[in-house]
Amino acid sequence: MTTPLPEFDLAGFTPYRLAVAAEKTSEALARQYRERFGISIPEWRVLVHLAQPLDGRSTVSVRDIEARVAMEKSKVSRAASRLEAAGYIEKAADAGDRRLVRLALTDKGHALMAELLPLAKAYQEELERRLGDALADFEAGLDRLLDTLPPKS
Amino acid sequence: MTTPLPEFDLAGFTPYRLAVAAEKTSEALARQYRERFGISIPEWRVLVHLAQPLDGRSTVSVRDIEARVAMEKSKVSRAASRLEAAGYIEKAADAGDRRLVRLALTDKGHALMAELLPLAKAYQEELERRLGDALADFEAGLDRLLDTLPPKS
DNA sequence: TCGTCCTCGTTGCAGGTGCAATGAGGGCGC
DNA sequence: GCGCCCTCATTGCACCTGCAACGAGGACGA
Repeated sequence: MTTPLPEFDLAGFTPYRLAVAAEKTSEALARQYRERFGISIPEWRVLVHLAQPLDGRSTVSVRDIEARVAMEKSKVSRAASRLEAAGYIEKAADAGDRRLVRLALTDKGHALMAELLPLAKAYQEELERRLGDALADFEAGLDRLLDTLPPKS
Repeated sequence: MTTPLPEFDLAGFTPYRLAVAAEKTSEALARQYRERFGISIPEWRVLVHLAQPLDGRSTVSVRDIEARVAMEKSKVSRAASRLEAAGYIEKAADAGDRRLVRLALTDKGHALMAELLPLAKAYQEELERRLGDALADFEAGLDRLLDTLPPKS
């Protein structure tokens, strides 16, 4: 009645393992900034990019972020709207190209990041400690997976 | 005006890297079974567990799956409902404990898995090929991250 | 200047998600 | 048998998400 059906162990399936590891490692930090500041992961990603002293200019458009972060533009757009509503960032039409919306941290957003970034750095260090001597090879493997796949249109 | 603000590179942040890698590796496979069979990732996970010749018994409850897969029970429940509607699985009250819902593959579901599992195995092999000699260390690192964090209530 | 085509960002929609609440049922002491 | 408390699974709700469609604006040639 029941034909064989090949054996398959989900716990050994790399995409699944990555998904679980990503969820677990993200959640630990995400919970902190969710509970303390009401910030979600998409919002966090946007904030990080606004906190960086980008190449030349000091503001960033939605498209800039979309390109650098693995997020759809609608996701970026909505995260930005929430951040604006919360007073962490400001939107402004670009003077040169009025299709662009330039995003910038407000003072409040700046203060927020002054708190969040150290938390994130500390967490990264904790993860590295946890990986111990497997760190280098692990990150190298992650690089291979990330390099091969992101054709990035 | 603008206070320092520590430097932070999202691209080097492990939780972020994991999230992107997980998304990319999952999507490649997920697209296949989504387009060809209309199956989503949560549904796929449920199916995999039903395809396994579980310890003793041949059927599984929602709770069994919830424990083995990193998914909430509501997510499992809804995935199961969709699979039932699609005719891939059947639900039945457990004779002994009537609170339990026993899930089992239908013939159609069985046939589906006979197609899906080889695809997944081939994909896993492709990933392993891609990782090359970094494979063992990579998986070891993943193990460390997975071991340390899942307190699993 | 006008038309055409492209890009940027937002939004409508249908559907998925987490969380808390719910209801059905079981276990156990009295 | 009856309460009480626990477990299983489902569901209501508010929210988030991807995708496609949209409007506004820019680039460029005729």
